Amino acid sequence: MDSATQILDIAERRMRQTGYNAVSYRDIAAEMGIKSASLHYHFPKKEDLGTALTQRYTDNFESALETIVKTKTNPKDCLKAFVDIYSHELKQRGLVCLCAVLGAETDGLPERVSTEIKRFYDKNIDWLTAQYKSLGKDAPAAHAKTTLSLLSGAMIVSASSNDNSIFDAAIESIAQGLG
Amino acid sequence: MDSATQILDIAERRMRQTGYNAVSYRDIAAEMGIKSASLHYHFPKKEDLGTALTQRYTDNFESALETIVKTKTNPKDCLKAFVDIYSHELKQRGLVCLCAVLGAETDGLPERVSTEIKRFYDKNIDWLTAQYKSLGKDAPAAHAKTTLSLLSGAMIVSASSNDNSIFDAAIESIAQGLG
DNA sequence: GTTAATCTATCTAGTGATAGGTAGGTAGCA
DNA sequence: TGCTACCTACCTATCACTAGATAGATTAAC
Repeated sequence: MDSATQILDIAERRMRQTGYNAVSYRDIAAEMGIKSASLHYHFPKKEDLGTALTQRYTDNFESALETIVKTKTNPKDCLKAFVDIYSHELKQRGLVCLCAVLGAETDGLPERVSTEIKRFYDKNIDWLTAQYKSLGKDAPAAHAKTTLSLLSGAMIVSASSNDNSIFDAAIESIAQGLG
Repeated sequence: MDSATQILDIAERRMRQTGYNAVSYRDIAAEMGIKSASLHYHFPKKEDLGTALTQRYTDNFESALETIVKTKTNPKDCLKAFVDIYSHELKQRGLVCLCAVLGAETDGLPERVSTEIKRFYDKNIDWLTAQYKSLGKDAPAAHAKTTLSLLSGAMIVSASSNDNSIFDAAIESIAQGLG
């Protein structure tokens, strides 16, 4: 596999577990079996790595949302598929959303990174708002913001409590809102 | 003011902005106008500081919850007062819940600290469950978990997007659930 | 087709800054 | 006198980051 991709994969997994500042070039390099200096060839500064990472994450998420819209026939199924993405990440991979983790430490992040995180939130809220609008909900934007907040918070609380029943309660609540 | 208290106050504010790992003894000491070595007199290891901090935070929260129960006459007012605590912290002080921030980086934290964070969540959920039960809600525990997740997530998303409308949507959603 | 030049991805070896943490001393106070 | 709360001075480890070298692959020139 491409080294840059491998670096991003490892950095992503680690940052989603421990946050931005706890991840070092040395740790990533050690896991890859190369020297930390070599990482700087691919990502000169840590800020470059962080930016590339959040950019890739948001881009991947965006295309996943496009796929949902293409393959599902109604907004309810779209929203379910949206929730399933977060659900799969937490339950199958044991990982919290990258932007939820980094969002918690925003003030300690390079500006380019925090800007990307905002972009991620915006994309999510826009997409969700469109779905809730199609569903005929009053205040679709408020519903969108609530759904995003709930999922983000549930992942964090659930993961740090090591208790999936918290996340399950959240997705059940979202499902009921669609009822 | 007592030095230990002052250290905790500064550490708390900073950690709630940037997370655990971005806060250093040097920064705290500089803000206090003393030397970083002096901090080790009060909190020998950073882990001790983190533990004391999360312990104090949870203890303070717990007594606030006790005060609510004593002063409010019905569960609905209790829940509103609960939400008001989070709301005040975010809107008046611009601060996210300490345990929401640290919860996001759990795997990179000393075990004693992450244990305290779980205790915070447990206390919150227990208290909320009791309120929802008094309200006569079905599945009060699920409601409690959802409320906590929603508030935690909304603070993070709202603060990192610098957009209070996200938090407002969350508290409106909770209020409607009480309707 | 061989040679020369260039590019890629890594290495070794090091920088200065900063991290958490320690040892031992001291001024002021009970 | 002993304790509290700080100090100076220092340590070791680690941080992000850089310079310069090199092996191997690719490309261009003849």
